[in-house]
Amino acid sequence: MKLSERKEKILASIVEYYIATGEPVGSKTLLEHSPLSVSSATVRNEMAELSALGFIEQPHTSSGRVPSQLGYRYYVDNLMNSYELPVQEKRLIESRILSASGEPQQILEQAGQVLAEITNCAVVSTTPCDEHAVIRRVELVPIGTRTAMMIMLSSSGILKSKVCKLDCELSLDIIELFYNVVSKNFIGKSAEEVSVAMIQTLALSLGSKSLVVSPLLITLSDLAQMTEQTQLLLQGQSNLLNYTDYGNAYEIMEFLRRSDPLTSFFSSRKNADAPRILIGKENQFRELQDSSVIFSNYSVSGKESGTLGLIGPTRIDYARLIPSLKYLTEIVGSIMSDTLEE
Amino acid sequence: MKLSERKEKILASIVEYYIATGEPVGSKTLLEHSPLSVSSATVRNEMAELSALGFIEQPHTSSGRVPSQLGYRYYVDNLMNSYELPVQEKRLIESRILSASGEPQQILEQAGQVLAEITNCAVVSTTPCDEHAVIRRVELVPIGTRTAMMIMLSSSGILKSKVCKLDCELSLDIIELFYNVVSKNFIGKSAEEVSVAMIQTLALSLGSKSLVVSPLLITLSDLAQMTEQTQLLLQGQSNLLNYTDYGNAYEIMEFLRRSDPLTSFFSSRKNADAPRILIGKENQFRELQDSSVIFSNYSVSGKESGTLGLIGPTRIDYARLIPSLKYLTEIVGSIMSDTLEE
DNA sequence: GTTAGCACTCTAACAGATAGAGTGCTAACA
DNA sequence: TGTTAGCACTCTATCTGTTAGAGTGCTAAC
Repeated sequence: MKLSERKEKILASIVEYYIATGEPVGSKTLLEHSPLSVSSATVRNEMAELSALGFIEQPHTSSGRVPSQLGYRYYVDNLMNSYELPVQEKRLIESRILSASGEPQQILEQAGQVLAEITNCAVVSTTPCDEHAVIRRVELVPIGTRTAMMIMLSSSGILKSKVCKLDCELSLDIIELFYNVVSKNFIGKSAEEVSVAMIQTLALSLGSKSLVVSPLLITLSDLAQMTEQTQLLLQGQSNLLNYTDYGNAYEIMEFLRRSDPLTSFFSSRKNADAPRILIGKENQFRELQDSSVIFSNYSVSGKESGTLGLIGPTRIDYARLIPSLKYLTEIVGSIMSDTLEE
Repeated sequence: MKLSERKEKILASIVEYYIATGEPVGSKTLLEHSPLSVSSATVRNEMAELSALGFIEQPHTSSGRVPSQLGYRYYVDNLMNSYELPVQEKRLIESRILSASGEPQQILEQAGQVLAEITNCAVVSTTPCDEHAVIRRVELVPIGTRTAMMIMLSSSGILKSKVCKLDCELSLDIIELFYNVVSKNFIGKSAEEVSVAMIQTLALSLGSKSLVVSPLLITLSDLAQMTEQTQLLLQGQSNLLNYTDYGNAYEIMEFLRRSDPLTSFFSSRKNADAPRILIGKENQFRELQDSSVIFSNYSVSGKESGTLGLIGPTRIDYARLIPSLKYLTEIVGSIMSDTLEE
């Protein structure tokens, strides 16, 4: 549906005023803040029509208007003037992210912190998940006589480690045997290929040494699992407390903590180059019905890998946040790609 | 100061009732909940004296009494009956923590999550900091032709990694040279000994190869710094929102996020085997004046290494939380020690 | 030293009353 | 036909009493 130019102007004003102040807007207040060269009565008439069309709502009969979910949607799709980040700020952000250690997790952590600061929203992000990632290297570092730390590095740059306890002493030939088994059977394989069945048949084939090497192989398989699993990072939750009249902050924070639903939601929303915006009930989660979710995928070496997302009340500053999020996903992707480039 | 037996009984009842309900206690209500075989008038007289002594307070003239900071202190020091965790629950906790990867960070994360669940408080913890820790192993894993990931493992079990970018190709002899330099100059050294000056003189001594190896050495020094640095973990913040009438949750969460003050606070409070309790203004932080802080150190291989702490309103269930925290620090310490045992 | 009784105080909860912001409708106007 | 001024109306937030109830401190008797 296409609104008249004047209606669009009025709708945009209502949305922007309400985003800025959090107060419902009346016809008179609206005229004060965005001159329209018509009287308040005319504005009232237009507003009544916008109400009838479902773009704005009244919290109660004699109050000003507030954008409805539909109103925000129309605004975002048709009326919004994106506000680009100034170059100066972009530089600042870039340098902060580059100060991270270069590991994907750390890069995301830095990026998330920056995002939380500049957007005043809760930030969720997922670690890169590359279906084609393979095991690149496995290291076994003895710690005690019967304990060792195993470290796994995947081709997507993910580093995981786990301590492994053995039933007997870790001798040099065991270590050598292990490295042989690893380079023959695991290096270059994807995490999915490391199945329990595979570990078992492998253990059997080792005969008498099987007992000693088995714990190591199990740890290896655990690590493969961990490498493959997408992790959800959560930052800036306390920002949500800044908004009065914004649902039950506790409920939202608890929902975010139970990260599973969001992780699978993000994983299933690939193939979106531009930021995607879900306003209010447009998302499927009961706990987020009063929230807007903006998320965007970052790509590592040309492949979409993970997601950065913002969660806040429906009255967030879309015009500012969307470009910010877009910039952050671009920079995260490019820094991660840089690290991995051959 | 020693109170009469009856006063102690009354004070204990007030504290326990208020902790349980959050409501100020009057003389009559108190009698209903803990039979004392005296009349409410007598209780009132005793309460008046307790008020005069500063152990209890009245929010307003005609309301019930609430324990003062002094009252809580007396209760904790003299009246409290500790409630031990049932063995069953201890088992459950232990198994959950053992499911972690064995790395200190992960163990702490698991333990913190458990603590947050059973205490309904915010949980802070610091990663182990062992002044005598030395660099145990350094690994260099090539990722691209000009990038490599460096991994450092300390004798205290801390694992850190960082991506290193080089100006030229990473040849095999460079790698060999690097490993030689590392085993000769860094293995067995403490992080403090890895100074900028040391790196510089070392680089100079390498002559023409210096240019290539320098970036690696700088990364190495960065890693040493990271290994040495104590990190603060933060969990269960949203628990603080459960308490109505408990200061400004936002302010407290923001304070916790700016982790520096707490980190240095904990580091300076070593040498305390039992949990330490700071009630209300007993702690130095303006933001935590309405909170109680309970913290306890965990020991790895007999040496105090890090801290687990609880933060909640002054009316938390000391009798239950203190033993829980104590148990958690013991188990964290023993699991970490297990991992490192020679 | 303990207790019953009483006057007193303060709060939370409820009920009007009022000001103000905003609306929709109508009639007049360009 | 679109625009505007004017007006009656509505609803909320705020303030002001009022009241019930919980709790106190004090006094006098036991």
